[in-house]
Amino acid sequence: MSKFDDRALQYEYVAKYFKALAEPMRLKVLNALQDGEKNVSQLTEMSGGTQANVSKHLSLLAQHGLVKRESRGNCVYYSIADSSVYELCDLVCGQISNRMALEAEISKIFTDTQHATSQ
Amino acid sequence: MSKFDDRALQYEYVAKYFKALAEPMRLKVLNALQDGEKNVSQLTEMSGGTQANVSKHLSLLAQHGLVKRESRGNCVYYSIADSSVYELCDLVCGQISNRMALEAEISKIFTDTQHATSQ
DNA sequence: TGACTATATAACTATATACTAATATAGTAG
DNA sequence: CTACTATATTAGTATATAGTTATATAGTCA
Repeated sequence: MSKFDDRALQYEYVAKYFKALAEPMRLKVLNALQDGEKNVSQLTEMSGGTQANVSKHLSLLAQHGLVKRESRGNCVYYSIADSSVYELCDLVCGQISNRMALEAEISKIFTDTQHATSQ
Repeated sequence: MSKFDDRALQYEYVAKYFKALAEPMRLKVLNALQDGEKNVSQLTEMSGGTQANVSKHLSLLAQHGLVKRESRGNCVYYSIADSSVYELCDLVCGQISNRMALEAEISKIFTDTQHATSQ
């Protein structure tokens, strides 16, 4: 295996990790898990999704090592396996709010200019 | 607009941001931009992609505020707009290597057990 | 002006995946 | 055992998008 292939594989892995986070419903589920484990029914209700869909998203998150699965009695409990997820989300949220603030600023300037020129 | 809708929008935004990073070729391009601005031709060569494809990825990255575009003379130069991208990638890389180390460990234990039981 | 270079875009194909509805699996309780 | 509940999976549809090829746009230079 050449160095190039290794690099290519790394990009694949990282991309796949980000892809696991690139879904509103999965973010919602991860958010619902912030304060501790929940079973599928609870997550289904909290997320507002259907049971099948939430189950599939959980399975994907588990495959990528983001959540842990533990089956107890009749229920399956999921919990966060990788708490750095929240750091990632915080970074992104910060970035987004910066950007939105910037855009609001630009939009304001533009509007002001419009007003100035239209008078 | 209700609070619920705002929340839903936030999930959408964050998911879209992650989606912008969820592509090996885009990660490659961002990596190529680590040591300063590059034009499209340079990025095309460094990434090993086609001009059209790299151009499309750059356009998407620019739309999401990850890179800046500056046209000078005959060329268009792109540079990192949001350096927190690299923090995100480092976090993910750390997470992935942890996970791979863990899996290697488990696999090793499994192999050892196999050896032990097969003798 | 025309020839050339650099970048972007359009049209298209192929693939991935989010979602739904229906069904299967597995545990519990009577 | 049967009935019930919780979760997972399957099959199918619709949509998004990565990539290619060909073309358009825009700047430079003679």
